Amino acid sequence: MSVGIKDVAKIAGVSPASVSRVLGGGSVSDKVREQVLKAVKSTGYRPNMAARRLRSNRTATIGLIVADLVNPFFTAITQAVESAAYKAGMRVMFCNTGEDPEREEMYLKFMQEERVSGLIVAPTTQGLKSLRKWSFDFPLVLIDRARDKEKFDVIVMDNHTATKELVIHLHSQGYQRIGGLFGATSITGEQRKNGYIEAMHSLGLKPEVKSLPSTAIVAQNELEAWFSSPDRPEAVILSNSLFTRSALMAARATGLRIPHDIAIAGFDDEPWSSLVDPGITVIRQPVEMMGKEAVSAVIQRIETPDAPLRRLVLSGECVIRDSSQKP
Amino acid sequence: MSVGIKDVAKIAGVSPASVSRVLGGGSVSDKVREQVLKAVKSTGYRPNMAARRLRSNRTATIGLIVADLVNPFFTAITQAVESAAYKAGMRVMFCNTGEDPEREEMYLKFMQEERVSGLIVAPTTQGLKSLRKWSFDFPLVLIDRARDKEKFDVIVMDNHTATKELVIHLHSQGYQRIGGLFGATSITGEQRKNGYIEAMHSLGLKPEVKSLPSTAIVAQNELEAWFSSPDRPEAVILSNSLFTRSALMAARATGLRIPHDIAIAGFDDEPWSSLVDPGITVIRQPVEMMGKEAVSAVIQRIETPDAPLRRLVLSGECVIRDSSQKP
DNA sequence: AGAAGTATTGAAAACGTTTTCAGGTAAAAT
DNA sequence: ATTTTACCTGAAAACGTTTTCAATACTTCT
Repeated sequence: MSVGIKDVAKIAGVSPASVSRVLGGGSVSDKVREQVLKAVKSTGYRPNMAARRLRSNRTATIGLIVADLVNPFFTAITQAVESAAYKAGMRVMFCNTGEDPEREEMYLKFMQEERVSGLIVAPTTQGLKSLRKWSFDFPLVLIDRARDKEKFDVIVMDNHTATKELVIHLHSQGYQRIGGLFGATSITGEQRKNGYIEAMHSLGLKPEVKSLPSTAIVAQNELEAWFSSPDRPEAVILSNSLFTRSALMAARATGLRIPHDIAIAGFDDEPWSSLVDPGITVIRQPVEMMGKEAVSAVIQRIETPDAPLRRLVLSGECVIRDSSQKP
Repeated sequence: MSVGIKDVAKIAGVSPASVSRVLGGGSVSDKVREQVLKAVKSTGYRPNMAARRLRSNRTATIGLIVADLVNPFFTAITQAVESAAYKAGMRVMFCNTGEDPEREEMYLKFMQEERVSGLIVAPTTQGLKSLRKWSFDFPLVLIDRARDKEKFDVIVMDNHTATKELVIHLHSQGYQRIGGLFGATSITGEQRKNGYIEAMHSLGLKPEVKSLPSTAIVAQNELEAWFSSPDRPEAVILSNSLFTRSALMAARATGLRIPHDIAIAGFDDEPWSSLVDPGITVIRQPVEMMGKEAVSAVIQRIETPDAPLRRLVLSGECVIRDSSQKP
């Protein structure tokens, strides 16, 4: 059988309570500490987390639920969260919903059962709605995806403004017929769509909007049809990197050259954004900072549960490359 | 306070034991089951996992430790493992070491403390060595990274053969001076290097090997130097997708056209492999299957601890694109 | 030297489940 | 009608820690 705190205590010649104090940071004499540490080392004792958590009711674990791990944006978020949590001496319980509300709900229950100390979530649109009905006995922080008014702490990018920037940039290049393709399933897609429409109106241009679920095949088909129609746009904004990829494929399939025949601008600066030819103009999101701030928000909320709600809105950076430069 | 099994029992008018049986799948009468389920629903009861695990000594949790989440290969592995575990009714405790042996060791301890039911690891080279010294009281499965002889179950791709395939393909295109850049920190890098050297020798060609840590800046600098040296190779094999990216950047920086001035072939079929121009010839790894099989190996080992060691070697698929076609 | 604190310690309770064990009831077999 | 069998149930122990509480040993103060 595996070695428990009692075995260590016996070897060290002290009580289990003293062993616990040495490991948990209570006050003990140097002599006892030394004996205990020696016994721990010699036995290779590892505390049983289940027992510790049960008794102390503290888990030192942060839950993280993201919507789509395959999206490099979320892998970056995950990395940043883990790294920040690690520094704060907390563990991360990670879950990926794959944009499936059913799995999302299951994982939310999981987190309750695990009694995590805090939870960071990038919810699906449906999940965001249903979150209002849940009650958690730990703090919850929304990351990336949140509406204007939430009853949780929130860390987001300013999607509205960022999209407007893209529109204005394209317009300044002389493009008039600017289309937009937005994710139908995420709140960020919606916000970007609204920013786009508002910017178009304020420039006196007519918006041309399409909304789609974020799947590669659907998007590429739709874009190919769009690109080969007689009234195709001169430029198009893609609300996520999957769509951007589909747009490149569609342009290739329909024989359109970028930016000569059609200009492209999207979201998320990925490794390949500058690798393809021409490089893609994108909004670069402050991912590392978002992850770091989310962890810090959770920890602050754990420490002071009654502090006023925080809403951190970070701005994106518009990285201009050749895909949006009028020849 | 949060509601416990006793509260549910009281409301349902039964004993805590019966509640446990209803939830855990013991034998109970329909009447009791109904009452309990009603009480569970009305109270919103969620079992305390810590207590359950402590008492039952079963965690229904699989640990997963990968070396580098940013590498899309590992995000795909992670997804596959999670999805398979989910179907088997198990949770996944995920950790990312970022190729840091120190963190890796911490996470291994961590898994012991969590008393996971089984563990899947893609170890660093150093970690792979030190694993021999550990003793775990749960099964451990190595994924992607393992030597020929291991005392654990193993799921890997045949890196040796796959690399030979690449060499032979390049040679068949008429390339003679074929170089290779391999990751210095992972066992897969080493295996691919050996496959490359062996293939070169058997073709009567002289290997030109470089080994580097997998960091973008270092790799790009080295490659630029290589590409602009008088004795630069006609073709080059890159042992991971980060190197492949660096090679594209280096080719661009030094003004070399692909494949006219230099041919390129690498590992891992990523979204952008076919998006760049020309498309990149790669070995596509059977990631989904690797993840699925790893979970299945863990579960089998849990069920029959004394079964003989399993070593599953999957073959990669050589996807030929224009980057390796002699003009 | 005695009193009054201040660390340090061990015994035992507690955390919320599951599991064992023995008892009870109802159906089936004699 | 009695025994056997099968099934269901509740009381209580157990899981491995932390924490409370009271007791002991050591300082410091008067």
